[in-house]
Amino acid sequence: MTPEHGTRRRILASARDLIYSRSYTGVGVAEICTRAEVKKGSFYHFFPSKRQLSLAVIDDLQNAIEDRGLSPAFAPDIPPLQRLQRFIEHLHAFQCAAAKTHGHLLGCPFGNLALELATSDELIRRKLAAVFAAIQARFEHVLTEAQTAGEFGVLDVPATAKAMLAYIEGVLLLAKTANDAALIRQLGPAVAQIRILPADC
Amino acid sequence: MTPEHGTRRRILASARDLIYSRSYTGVGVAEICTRAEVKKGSFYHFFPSKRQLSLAVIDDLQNAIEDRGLSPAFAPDIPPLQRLQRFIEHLHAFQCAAAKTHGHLLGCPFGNLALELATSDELIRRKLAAVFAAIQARFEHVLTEAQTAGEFGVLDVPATAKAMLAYIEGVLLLAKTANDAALIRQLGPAVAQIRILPADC
DNA sequence: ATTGCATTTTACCGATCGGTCTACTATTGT
DNA sequence: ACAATAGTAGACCGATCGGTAAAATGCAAT
Repeated sequence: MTPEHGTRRRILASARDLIYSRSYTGVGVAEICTRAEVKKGSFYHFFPSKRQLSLAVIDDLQNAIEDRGLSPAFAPDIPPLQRLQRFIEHLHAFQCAAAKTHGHLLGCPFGNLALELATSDELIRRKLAAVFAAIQARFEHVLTEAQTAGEFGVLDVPATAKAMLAYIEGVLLLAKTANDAALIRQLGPAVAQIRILPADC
Repeated sequence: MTPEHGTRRRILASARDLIYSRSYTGVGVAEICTRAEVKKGSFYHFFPSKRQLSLAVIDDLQNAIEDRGLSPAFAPDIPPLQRLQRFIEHLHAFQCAAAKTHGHLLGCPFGNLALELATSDELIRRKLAAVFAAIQARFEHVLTEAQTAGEFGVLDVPATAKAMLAYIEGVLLLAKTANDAALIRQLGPAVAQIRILPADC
């Protein structure tokens, strides 16, 4: 088929790691190529621009996190509310691992890119908003399941899911700023207490 | 004394606005000078480097927000828990105003810088951590006051304050990503429900 | 063998990056 | 009046930025 010797994949992986561990503007195409062991000409054979690459990186990250992060954590083998706690535990473990290899806590890759680029690049902003919407949907699913199990009364499920996501993003932000993963364990579990009632109260 | 015609102030204000509305790496010294109506030579007369400028910008922002944001919102003219709601309202109003003038929601300037630079610049990271600690102290004050008024039982006050700050940072992150200030009004008020109990339960 | 295409290599582009240097102009204290 | 000093102006630096052009190479089908 396509004889491509994994070059595209290597570029993508290199960009993913570098941008995640630093920032979008803080990483240059040259450095991405060096780490991927690829010449700049090859880079621009597979990606028309650094910006397009970043869009591909976001897709790649979303798939990876969806498959290796969200799906295992939210698997229906335990009651819905316990899945939230498992998610926090996974988050903590992942951030610890990243901190050990990179020397710094890296936080949420989408949150990082969002705060850096949301005002500069409308397309990236929208793409990141879509990623957040997808994660929010996971929380919504857990909430509705818990609700049908009689877990709590009236609830604005989408709003509560959004609030939970916000809380977790905020915890990751503070943890990254403090470079301290313990914050995730300390603050994370409280996510399950968050509730937003319907507006017509 | 110093004849300085407000040059330093103009540089600081220009940098504050530009960096806040875009990012640190996304703004160049040349652009900062242009907006401040200052030549590059003058810039480097007042600031030894772009990095040092950014530290001064953080100080400047902290003072401004402390005086014109936090102090009014947390003033003791109303019961402690109502101050939280007033703070959310102020936040919403401020973000709306910034969104109207800049075309985009800008979020929290400290959160923006933190996620962009925390892994690249240890000094800036620590400074931002200190800013967050100062804001956390405001929440702690409100919480202890509410507690002495018999508002709630046992509570890990510092942890709860940190969790509240995390939640607000997360809400601002999502609001910026969605470019929608309504999120602040929708999710913000739930900050008052957050509680973290002492570890020895 | 030869064509055709995908991939790779290398050299290069103009623009911008943060930062420096020197000369000039005010202003202030004596 | 004069020297010292603070501030301004603007040319200039090497490095790096994202991106381009054109050869050279590998590989597959005819």
